[in-house]
Amino acid sequence: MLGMTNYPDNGGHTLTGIRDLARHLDISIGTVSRALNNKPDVNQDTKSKVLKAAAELGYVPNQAGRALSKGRTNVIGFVLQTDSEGMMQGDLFFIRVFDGMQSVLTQHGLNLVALLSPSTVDPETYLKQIVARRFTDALVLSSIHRNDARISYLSDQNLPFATLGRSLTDVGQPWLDLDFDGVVEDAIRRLIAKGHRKIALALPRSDLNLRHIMVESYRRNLARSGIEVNEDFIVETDAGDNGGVTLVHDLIELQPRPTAVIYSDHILPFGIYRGLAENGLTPGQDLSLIGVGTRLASLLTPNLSHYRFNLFDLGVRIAEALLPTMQDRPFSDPNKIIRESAPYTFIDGDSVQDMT
Amino acid sequence: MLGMTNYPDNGGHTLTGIRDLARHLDISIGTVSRALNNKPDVNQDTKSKVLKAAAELGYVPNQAGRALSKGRTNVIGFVLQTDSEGMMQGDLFFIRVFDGMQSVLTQHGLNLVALLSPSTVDPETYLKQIVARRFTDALVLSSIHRNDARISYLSDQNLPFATLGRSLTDVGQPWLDLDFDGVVEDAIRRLIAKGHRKIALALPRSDLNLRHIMVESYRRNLARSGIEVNEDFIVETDAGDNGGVTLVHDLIELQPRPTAVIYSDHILPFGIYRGLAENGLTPGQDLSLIGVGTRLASLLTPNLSHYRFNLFDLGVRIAEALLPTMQDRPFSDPNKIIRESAPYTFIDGDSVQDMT
DNA sequence: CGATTCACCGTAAACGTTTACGACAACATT
DNA sequence: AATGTTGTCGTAAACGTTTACGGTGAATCG
Repeated sequence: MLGMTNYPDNGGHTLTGIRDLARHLDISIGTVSRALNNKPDVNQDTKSKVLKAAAELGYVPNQAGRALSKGRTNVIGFVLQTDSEGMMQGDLFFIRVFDGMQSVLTQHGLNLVALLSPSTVDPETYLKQIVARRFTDALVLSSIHRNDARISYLSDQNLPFATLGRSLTDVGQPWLDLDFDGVVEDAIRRLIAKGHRKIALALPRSDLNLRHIMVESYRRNLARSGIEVNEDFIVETDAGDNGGVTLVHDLIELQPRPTAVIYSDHILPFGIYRGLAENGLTPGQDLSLIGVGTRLASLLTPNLSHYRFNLFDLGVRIAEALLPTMQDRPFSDPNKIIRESAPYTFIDGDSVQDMT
Repeated sequence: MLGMTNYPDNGGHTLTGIRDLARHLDISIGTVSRALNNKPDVNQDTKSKVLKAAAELGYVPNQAGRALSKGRTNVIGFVLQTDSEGMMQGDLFFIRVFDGMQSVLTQHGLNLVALLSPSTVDPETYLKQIVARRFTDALVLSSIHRNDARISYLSDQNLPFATLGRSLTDVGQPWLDLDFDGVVEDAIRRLIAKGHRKIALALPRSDLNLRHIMVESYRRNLARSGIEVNEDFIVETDAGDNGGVTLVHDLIELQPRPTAVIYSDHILPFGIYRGLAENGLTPGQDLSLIGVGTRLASLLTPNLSHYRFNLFDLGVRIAEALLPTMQDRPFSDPNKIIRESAPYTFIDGDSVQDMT
C-alpha cells in the first residue's frame, strides 16, 4: 500500500529538503537557509560548513517552496511568435539572442526559458495564460507590433518585462531593437552614392513595428535626398519560400523599373536570385540588392551586400536592461531604463551596381 | 462583522488566491479546490458555481502552491542544443516539432517550454541543473548522441522523459526519430536504379547517433546491392556556411570521382551549388544530389531532390509518447512505451541524373 | 425506530522554503 | 553592577494549494 514508509526511497544520497540538511549539520533550518542565501546574520564559519555540506550531499533548494515563500520563481521567459510559415523569419535570429541573454542571467541564478505562442492561438491570450500562471518573474517580448496590446497588458499586471523592439504603445519599459532605421538610411546613402535614384523597398506583409520603422526611414531619407517617393516602389513580399521569385516578377513589371531594392528576410534573397535568373537577369548587374538581417548572405553568388548584427551581444544587453527592473517595482527608476538600438555592420558584396 | 468584509485591498478585480474565491462564494477552501480539480466529492451545482465565479473573477491557481502540494509543476521541458555554429542544423526543425508537441500538451493542462543548453557549458551539467531545480515534470531530449550519458542520468533521477532520437544507452524510455535509415536506403535504391555506382555520403562531423545510423544504412544497402564501399566516399562536412563549397572541392578531387552524393543539412546545398558553379559544373548533370531533411530545397535551381518529414506530426507523437509515462512511475508499463520512426516523403527534383 | 448508507462539505495537516522576531550569550559602555 | 551593544542562532508564522479525515444531514434499510 501507499503509506508503508514515511520517507520515500530517494535512491540513497540525494537529499530531499533543507530539513534533512539541517538535521545532518545539527543546526536549525533557519540558519541553513540564511547561510545558503548568504544573509548577513550568520557566522562565516557555519556558512562555509553549510555550503560544503550542501555541495557534498547535492542539495538544491526546491523551487516550488522558494517560489511560494518569496513570490519569485527565478524563471524568465523569452516569448516568441511562430507565424503561419513556422517562424522562418525569427528562428535564425533568436538562438543567438537567447544564448546572449542566458549568459548573463545564469550568473544571477536565473533560468531562461523560451515560450512559443502556438500558431493556432492569438498571442495575447497565450500571454495571459503565461502571466496568470505566474511561473515567470519577468518576460521578454519579441515580434513587437506597431500598437502592441501585450505591452499595456503586462504593465497592468505589474510584471517586469522588456521588449525586443519598440511600439507605439509605450509604458516606459526598457526596450532594445536592431537599428533598422539607420540601416535603411545607410543603404539609401550608399545606393545614391552609386547613382541610383529608383530604389525599391521590399518587406514582408505584417504589422510588426520594424516594418513601419523601415518604411518611415525610407520615406524620410529619400525625401532628404530630394527624391520623390514612388508608392509603387514599396512592395509587400509573400512569406512563402518562393516569395523572392514573385517579388522579382512584381519588380520588373514596374514602370519605371527600379534599379535597386532593399529588403529584409533570410530566405528571400535565394528566391530573388532564382527569379532574376529565370528572367535572364543578373543580381547586381541588372538589379542592385541590399539585404537587411540576412543570415545566409554568404551563400549567394555573387556575394550579397548586407547588414549584420551582433545578436549575442544584443541578448546580453536585453538581459542587462531587464535585470534592474526586477529589483524593486517595475520601471520605478527612470534612470535605470535602458532603451537603445543595436548598431549594424555593413558587409560589402557584389550585389550593388555602380550606375555612374 | 469582521468575516463579512470580503474585499481585500488587491487594487481591483484580480483575485490573489483560492482563499478569496472561497470567501466570495461563502464556501470552504477545500470544496473550491475540489470543484476546480473536478474531484468526485462535490455537488454538481456548486461545482459549476465555482467554475463560473473563477472564470468571472479571473482566478488562476498559483502554480507554486500547487507544485509544492502535489509535487508536480505542470511544466514540460524540451531540451535543445546549440552547437558552435548557433544550431544552424536544428533550428529550422524544432519550431514545428515544438508546435506539434504543444498542441497536445496544452489540452492536458501542461506548459511546454524550450530549454537551450548554452554553447559554453556541456549538455550534461546543464541538464543536471534543470533536473535538480525540478521545475519540470518531464523532459524531451534532442540531439541524441550515440552513447548519451544524459539518458542513464535521467533514468536514475526517476524523471519521465522521451528522446527525439535513439541511443545505444537505452533505459526503455519512449523515443521517436526520423527514419533516416529508410531514407538512405531509399536514396541508394533510386540512385542505383538510375545507374549510379559511385555514391558518396556527406555528413557533418558529430557524434549524433543519427550520423551513425545513416553511415550504417549506407554500408548495409550498398553491400546488399553488391557495391563495394569506398571509404573515401564517406566524407565529413564542415559546419560553417561555406561547408558546401569545400565539400565540392573535396569530392571532385577523389579518384574515382563519385557521380552522386547524399547529404544531410539545411544550409549545405547552397554551398554545394555554389561550389559546383565555381568549377564550371552543373548540379544534377555533373553531380547528382539527394538531400535529407533540407528545409529550403525549393529555393535551389535546379530543384533539389530531397526528403521531407511532417515535423508537426512528429511533435504530436512525441507528446503522445510522453504522456502515459507521466501517469504512474516512469516506464512502468512496457506496453505503453511508444518507439517509432517518422516516415519520410520523397520530393522529386532535377538534381538526380540518369546515367543509363 | 434505530442503524446504515450516502452525498456533500469543512477542517487541518501537509508540501519546502524564507524571514520577522526574539533569545541568548559575550562583550563593551556607563 | 547595571545597561546597552553586537553577533549568532532558533522559533514559528507565513506563502497557496491539495487531500486525508471526520462530520454533517438526509435518505434508505432492516
